[in-house]
Amino acid sequence: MARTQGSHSDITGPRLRAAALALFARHGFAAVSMRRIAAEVGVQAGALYNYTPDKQTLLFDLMRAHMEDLLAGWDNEARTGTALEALEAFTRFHIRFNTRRADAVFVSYMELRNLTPENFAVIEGLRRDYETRLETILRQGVEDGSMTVAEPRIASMALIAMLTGVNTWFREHGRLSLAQVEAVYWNMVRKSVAG
Amino acid sequence: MARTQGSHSDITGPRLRAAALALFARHGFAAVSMRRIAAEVGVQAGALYNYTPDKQTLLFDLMRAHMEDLLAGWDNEARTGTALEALEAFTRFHIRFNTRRADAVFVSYMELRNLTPENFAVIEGLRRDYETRLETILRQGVEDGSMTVAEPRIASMALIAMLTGVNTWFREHGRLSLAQVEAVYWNMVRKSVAG
DNA sequence: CTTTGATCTGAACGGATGTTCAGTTAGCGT
DNA sequence: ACGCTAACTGAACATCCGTTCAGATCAAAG
Repeated sequence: MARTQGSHSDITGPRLRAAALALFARHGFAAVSMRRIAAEVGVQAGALYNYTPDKQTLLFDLMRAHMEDLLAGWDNEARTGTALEALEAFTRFHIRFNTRRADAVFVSYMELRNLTPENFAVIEGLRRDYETRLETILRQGVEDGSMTVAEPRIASMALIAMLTGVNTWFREHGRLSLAQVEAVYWNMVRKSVAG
Repeated sequence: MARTQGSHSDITGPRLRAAALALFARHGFAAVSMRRIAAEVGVQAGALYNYTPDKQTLLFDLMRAHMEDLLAGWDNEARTGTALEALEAFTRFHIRFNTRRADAVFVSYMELRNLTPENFAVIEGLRRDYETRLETILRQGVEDGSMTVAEPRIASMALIAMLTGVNTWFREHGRLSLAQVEAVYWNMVRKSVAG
């Protein structure tokens, strides 16, 4: 039998988030019940409410944590060199970061419509922040003459959509290694903003 | 009061599909009940079962119809000229077709995980067919020397992801007309496969 | 005007939903 | 050794779910 009552557990919280993320990604937020998450954790449904006030907040916290990780991850990357070098770094970072957190990426995109308006606004804002990071690189490239981009904001969204698309087909130990995938996409990105 | 019983209605079927598509797109398949769809149509829930055997089939039929429309739409486009011209035609067709059916595009991508395995296989097959249309163009471009594409299949998925991304931000009567959006994306697509 | 049959209603089915809470338990600090 | 309390159970709450079906209704056919 799973975990008996009374036993302390500092790991139930992380296990809850991990189980919820995996189940939300696989079946969707609305299709996963608190009881099912609890079963995955090895606990009764009521116990989950020691770790989250409600299901909506559980989803929101997962999405916010992911978006903040994403922003912090990029901001912590070494930032040196030309705009073109920054674009390459962004491309490779995005692919590497997102393929390693496929569930969180999936949930953060698919479940936006299940957020309350206030929670949606927060996640939307974080997403815009991330897009702006790329947009800034493109504008610098245009300014120094190394790139030709008619609509930097739109190009940012277009490139991010292209790069995130890797998640729909990439499988570790597939035909192409992550490094090879990065190279293929960087080639396309580089050329798409060329003069 | 809405529609009374006994009244014939050859339009309930189309209205059901329209309401289901809009509600699935806005709230997600699992979050929308048959009763809610019925209310939108102006009918009791039980009446819907004159038009679909169950909720799953309703979703599947919507997705299959969309994918078949997409394939038929492209196959009916005039097919003449060079590989580069075909790529431009594909780019413009994809943007125009998808922005005009945002709900269907959204549902057909987001709700894949709510399909039974057999239904999923059908939709997945149609999606692969569409990707292959683009892949074929890229391979022809490589062959005749007008394009440089290291991985045509991956490039197809990358470009389709980029183009479909238009739907996340495009609004009719926004700053850019559809023709302008097509031009921006065609420029990026063209350069990304250049030599 | 009558009959027919497609169309829809309204109620019912068993079961699942998110959330609350009084009560039970087990490990920590003393 | 023992009490304290965080952690968990198990049951309960009202409500909703997809689906079925007997019966009511009404447009159209004869």
